[in-house]
Amino acid sequence: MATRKAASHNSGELRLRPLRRAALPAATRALARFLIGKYVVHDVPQGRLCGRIVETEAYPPGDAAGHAYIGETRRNRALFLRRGHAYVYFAYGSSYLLNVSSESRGVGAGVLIRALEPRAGIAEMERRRGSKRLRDLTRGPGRLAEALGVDLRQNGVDLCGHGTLRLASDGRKPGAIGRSVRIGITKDAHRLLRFYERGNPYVSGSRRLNH
DNA sequence: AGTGCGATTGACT
DNA sequence: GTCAATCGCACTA
Repeated sequence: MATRKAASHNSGELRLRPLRRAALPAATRALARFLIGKYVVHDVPQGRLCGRIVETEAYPPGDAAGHAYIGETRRNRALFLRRGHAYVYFAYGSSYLLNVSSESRGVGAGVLIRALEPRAGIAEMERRRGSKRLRDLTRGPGRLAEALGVDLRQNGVDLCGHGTLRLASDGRKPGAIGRSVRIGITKDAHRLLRFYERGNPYVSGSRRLNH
């Protein structure tokens, strides 16, 4: 039984299939929920960096808290691509944040990837992060982007294509999914648009929000 | 050219 | 738990 558990939770045998665009739900909230348990893969010169998504936030069309709310600008352009494209931006002078565009071309909405469970390339991710505690390697949107080597170069790339950065699935269903308000915003702060896998140690946020 | 403000993080009490 | 660093962006003039 110990071996069974190891097989399901360790990175040893990781069979991933690319996520085709047609498999992505065509609405922002549904996509945010769908992405829990899926994978972000980034192939870099040092090898494959990969994490399982355990926390997301939806920023639907017309959401005052979303970057697309002000209309299309040079910075948020990628949010207006059809679903499945990367929107990466630089926040607080220190962190890159990775989002997945989530609606039809021209609409403007996205899903923020807030936390990953490290699955492959852990040594290289630790090197890129300056080797902190494993628990903090990809817990938080800025941290996971740094670990995966995601920055403005990936802004606008197709995550359902054949590029080095893409989404994937292991075909398994995730554990129980919890919801809460979104973290770090002030507008529309009451909406329950944050999704996370219950009990997963790599989920960010306070105990109160992760109940 | 100047201003205000974050979809955060790491250091610290 | 609290708090400030940090800088690109959008907006005003």
